Amino acid sequence: MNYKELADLLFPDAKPVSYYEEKYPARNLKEGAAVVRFAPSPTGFVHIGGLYQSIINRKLADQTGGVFILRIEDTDQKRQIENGVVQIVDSLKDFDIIPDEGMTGENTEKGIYGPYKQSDRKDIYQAFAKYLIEQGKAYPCFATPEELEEMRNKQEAAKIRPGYYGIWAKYRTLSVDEAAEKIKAGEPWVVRFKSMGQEDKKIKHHDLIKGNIEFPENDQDIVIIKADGLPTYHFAHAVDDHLMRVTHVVRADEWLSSVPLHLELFKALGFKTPKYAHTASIMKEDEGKKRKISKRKDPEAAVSYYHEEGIPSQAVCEYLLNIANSNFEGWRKANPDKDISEFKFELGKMSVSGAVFDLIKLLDVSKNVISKYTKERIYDEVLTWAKRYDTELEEMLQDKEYSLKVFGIERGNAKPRKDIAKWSDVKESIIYMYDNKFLNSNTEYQFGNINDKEEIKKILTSYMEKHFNMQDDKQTWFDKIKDLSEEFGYAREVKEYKQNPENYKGHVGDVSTVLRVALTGRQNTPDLYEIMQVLGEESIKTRMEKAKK
RNA sequence: GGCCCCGUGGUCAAGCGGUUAAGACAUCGCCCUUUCACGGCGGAGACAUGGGUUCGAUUCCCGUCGGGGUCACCA
Repeated sequence: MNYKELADLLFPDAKPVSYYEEKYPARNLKEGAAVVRFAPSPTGFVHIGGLYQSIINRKLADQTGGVFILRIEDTDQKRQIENGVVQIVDSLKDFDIIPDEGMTGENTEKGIYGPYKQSDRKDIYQAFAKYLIEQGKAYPCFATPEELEEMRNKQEAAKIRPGYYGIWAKYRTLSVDEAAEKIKAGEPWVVRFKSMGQEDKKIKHHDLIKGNIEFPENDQDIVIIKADGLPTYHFAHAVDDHLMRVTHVVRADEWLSSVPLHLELFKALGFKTPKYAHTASIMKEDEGKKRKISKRKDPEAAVSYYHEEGIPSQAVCEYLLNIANSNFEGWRKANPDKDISEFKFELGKMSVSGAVFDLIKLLDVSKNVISKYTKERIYDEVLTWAKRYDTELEEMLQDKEYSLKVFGIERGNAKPRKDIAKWSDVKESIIYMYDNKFLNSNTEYQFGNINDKEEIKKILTSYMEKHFNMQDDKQTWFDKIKDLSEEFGYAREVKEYKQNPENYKGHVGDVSTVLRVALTGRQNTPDLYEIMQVLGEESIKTRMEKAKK
């Protein structure tokens, strides 16, 4: 028996690889176009690192006129979850990332290089495994888990490098006839790659992010087809990225150490190797040490977290883009109104080591992003968020016309307010503007410097009877507050007061504070004049009465 | 432990043999201001460490220390 016959015995139905080579022809793209992919396993939510990869991939494809593929790596059936693919598609969509090709739903896809879900590509992998076996570059292995376990124990005890290689690769040297016998006898098998590498030889690799790296060659006879007939990651990576005509593999740097293996696999299969870009992981500070941000320990590792908190996806993307290319910040400052898509991203500018995720900084980015939104956009976004996460807020926003006025306070001008960093902050910052909330609450008035109850009552009464007029413009309005201040022995100007504090009980700021607290229950608010314009005469009068009680 | 990568203020980071070692966030102070949020100005704060190489090292080389990644029929 020869290799060819052995291969036929193992995979009798597999098509020749030429069939697939023809089915998935080279792409007709312009020179320099990057074909990239994001290839998560559907094990649950999208990780912040996955989003990071996706943003980079999306930009690379956009900038070069290339293609961004979403492929699902579901070859480990033990880790599947319900609707895993939909969750990934939807999460990316939340951040405005739409792949050009690949999965679009749990079982739907677009593109002609599919299937894009690995579990649907079993035949393809087997065809290529068969091809390797035929050439003697792969072989069936009959090692049981117990055997492997024993081997590992021996290696550990002897303090030598663990793994299935060299003299430890027991079934590598099995004759074709012996192997065929075992197969016919029904013994379970996997397919292993027959590595020709030597551990004491070096291999050079140029990574688009990490630069030049030297590794020992791979000499492990890794499993390429598992007992269940599905491929391992390594084999699927080689076959898929070749057949999908991927040009640039952008993936997390935890894969860096398997580059020698991948290179050898591509070579054995006769594939052209793609360019690799290994991105540094996003880290988390934990008790003074850095570690990879983790799904299990860190809620902020899931992109859904940002959605729940109400941090606009644009802010998350800008923050991540800044981690990717730190010159983004400067670009944003110089081009405050441009779309992210105009920023020129460069792989070569990525940091080689992992950045600690900084939520405070993200919030700062977010604050700036939000400050540029129109009141209409803020209203829409807050409402959408509230519908999902805060019914009380949703209810408050029912009066759209009024809410727009609230969001319009100090907004839409040259120096918009920057006091909202996330939608979950909104309720607290505007709740007092709503009569049904404010008037029905037990407001604890803290009037600040002026705290004599009688004095406060007199000030409020005088203001409402003698000065208040809804029609006043801002200047007139404020002049009247100055008049009011003078009337009660407070300085018209803060400066006057500071020069001669003994002449006054306080200054116009103290009086303003009394009005502010009476109307809003707070000492700190946006511009009082604008607030009063929004509240309207009716509400102002009611609030004043409430405050006097 | 083997292999690989990395080490500039609290965090993200410019820097590519000669710099007063940028900038952003955070922090502190002052100014602006009727409060707040902004905005402006300023302060404090860094080249892990020891050896080389060099007229000169944050920058190049080696060691040490520290951090990270990886060593599955998981991806």
